Amino acid sequence: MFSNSVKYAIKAALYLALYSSWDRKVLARELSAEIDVPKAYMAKLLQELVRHDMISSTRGPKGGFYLSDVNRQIPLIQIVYVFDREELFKSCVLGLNFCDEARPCPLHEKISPYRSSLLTALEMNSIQDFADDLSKQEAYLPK
Amino acid sequence: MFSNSVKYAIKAALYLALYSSWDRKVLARELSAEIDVPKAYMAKLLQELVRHDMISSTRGPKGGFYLSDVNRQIPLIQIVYVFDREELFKSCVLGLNFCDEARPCPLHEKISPYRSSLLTALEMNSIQDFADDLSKQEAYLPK
DNA sequence: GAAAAAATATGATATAAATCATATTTCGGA
DNA sequence: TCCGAAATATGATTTATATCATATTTTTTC
Repeated sequence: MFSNSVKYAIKAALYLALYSSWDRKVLARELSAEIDVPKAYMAKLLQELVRHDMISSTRGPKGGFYLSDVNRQIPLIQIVYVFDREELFKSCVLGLNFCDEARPCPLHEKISPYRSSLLTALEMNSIQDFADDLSKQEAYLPK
Repeated sequence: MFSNSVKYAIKAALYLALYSSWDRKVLARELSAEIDVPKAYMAKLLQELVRHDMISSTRGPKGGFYLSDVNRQIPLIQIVYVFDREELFKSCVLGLNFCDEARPCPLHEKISPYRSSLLTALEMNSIQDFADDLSKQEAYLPK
C-alpha cells in the first residue's frame, strides 16, 4: 500500500517519537540499524524528512535527529505525502477521471468507504498519537 | 493502490463481461481503444490473463477475446493476483513480520479492519457481479 | 492449399523506485 | 584553531514496472 520509503519514514518517525528529544539525539546509524534499512538509504530518507520539516536535526559531534514538540504534532499523513503522491488515497482505484459518488466506478462502493476512513485516521492522528499507543503497549514496533 | 496492469486488466475483464460472448468476440485492438491503453501493452496483459484462465480467446480470423461462463464466476481478487503479489492486502502496512491482532503495529488497529473488508469484497464478488452493477446503471465504466 | 486475420511469444526500451557510494559542510571539543 | 564526528548534497547503480516493437503460430475463408 505504502512505498518502502514511506514505511521506513514512518518507522523512523515513531522511533524518534519514542526515543529522542532535544538532548537525546539519535544517529542515522542507529535508526538504520533499528529500522533495518541500509544506512545510506536511511540517511537519504532522513534528509528528505528534515527538508520537509517533519523531523529535526543538528550537524556535527553530538548531532543527530530528534523530534521537536512541533514535529510531534504533525499528522502522520504529512509523512506519507513527502514520498507518495496525494492521489494515492484520493483518486479512483481504477484510475477513472469521472469517478465519484454520483457516477461511481464498479469498485467505488466497495472500496471508497475503506479508503476515506483510512485517510481520516492518518489525518486526525499525529506522530505523537501513534507513539502514545506504543508507550501504552497497545502497539509494538520491533523490526 | 493497484498497479496499472491490474487496473487495465480489471477494466478489460469488465468490458468483456458486458460486451463479449462466445459468438461475439472482442479484438485486442478494440479493448485497447476502449480502455485507452497502448495496443501492445493491452495485448500483453490479455495474454497473461488467458494464460491464467481469467479470460478466454481464440486465434485467427473471427478470433478474439471473450468470457466463458466459468470466467464470469471468477472472484475479482484472482485478477489482482495475476499481476500483484498477494501480500498487497495481507501483509502489515508497515511491512512488519510479527504484526497481528495479538501484537499490532501502531497503524494496525486504524487500518486493518478496512483492508480486510476490502479484501472480502474482492473475494466474494465475481467479475459478473461487478458487471451486473454496470448493467443496472448502479456503476459506470467510460475511460 | 494459399492468403489474411487474429492471438501468441519474445525481447527491447523507457521510466520510476529503491539502493548504494562518496565528497562536502557544519559544529563541538581538545 | 584544528580534528573528528556528524548531517548534507550529489549522483551512480540496480531493480521493477510500464511501454513499445516485431516475428511466429493458429485458424478461417476463398
